[in-house]
Amino acid sequence: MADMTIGQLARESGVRTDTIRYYETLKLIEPVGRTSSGYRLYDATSAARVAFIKRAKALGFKLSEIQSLLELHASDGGTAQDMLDLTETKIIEAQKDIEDLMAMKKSLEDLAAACPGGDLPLSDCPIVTFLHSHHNNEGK
Amino acid sequence: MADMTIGQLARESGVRTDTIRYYETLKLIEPVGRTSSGYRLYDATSAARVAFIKRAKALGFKLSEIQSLLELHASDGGTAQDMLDLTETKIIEAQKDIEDLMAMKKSLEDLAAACPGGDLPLSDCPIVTFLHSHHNNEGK
DNA sequence: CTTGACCTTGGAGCATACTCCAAGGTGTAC
DNA sequence: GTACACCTTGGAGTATGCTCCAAGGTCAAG
Repeated sequence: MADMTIGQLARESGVRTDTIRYYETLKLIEPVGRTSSGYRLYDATSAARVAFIKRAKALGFKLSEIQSLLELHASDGGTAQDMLDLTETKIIEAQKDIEDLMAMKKSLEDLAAACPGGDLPLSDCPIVTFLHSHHNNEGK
Repeated sequence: MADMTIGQLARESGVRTDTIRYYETLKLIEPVGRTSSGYRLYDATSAARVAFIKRAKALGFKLSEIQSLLELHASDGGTAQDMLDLTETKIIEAQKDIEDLMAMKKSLEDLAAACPGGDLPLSDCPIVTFLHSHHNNEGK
């Protein structure tokens, strides 16, 4: 697995060739070289890099954040603390998103619990009533 | 507050005029009429409709889903059960999103807990090590 | 009668992460 | 020598929900 084309890297990494080229435009990855005819060439470190990106994505990092992660990693000055900071920021964001979703879900559940269902007209559905209510019409 | 222009409706509803025109392209709302010079005119039912949209958005419904909600509401055949079904689908989606986020957050927390922080080099950071690990490199 | 706030339309741009396309060159198998 | 899979570039399209812009018409105040 010395050098490989973009298609081989894509197959090995489980992503599309287009995705790898897209990551290249974002400076997340670069080919290690080119053939005389212009084909991009990659090696095992490329595959590791794509895997890194995939894992970071699975942890909820955006591509722009992964760029920072990779820069940090490439720089000599990066410390464990830097990485920890980025991770903790992400944890706080995740927590906030979870709380927002849980609040939304609770509202939905309360409304669903109060809805009789069945063939009753919509006017008997508290969900509709809620959506039409006037209790905070104002401002932003 | 009989009839109003788009700007007045926007101010009253706490959205931008552009947003109202955008909703119009999505058939979420329509002016009740036009002035002779072409200005859109709205009334209190318009304000109620924008408020409906805002509340539905706050509950996590997408604009395309709100379109269905409004259609249901406009049709004679809509029942409380229809509304309940849409709501319960949304609850299930919210639950799944919450679970995904919690799994992500737990992974991040486990990594953060294992990271010593401080001025240690990145190689001592388990987060970096994890992102570089080879335990599921394969396939899609 | 001019200023300034408001309105019109059509279309472009932003953010995110791809995905697809066209037109053309390359590489290998038969 | 000719299929056929693969590669190149540049640009457009998808989904979501706006937001902004330009060029121009409208309306009320002073």
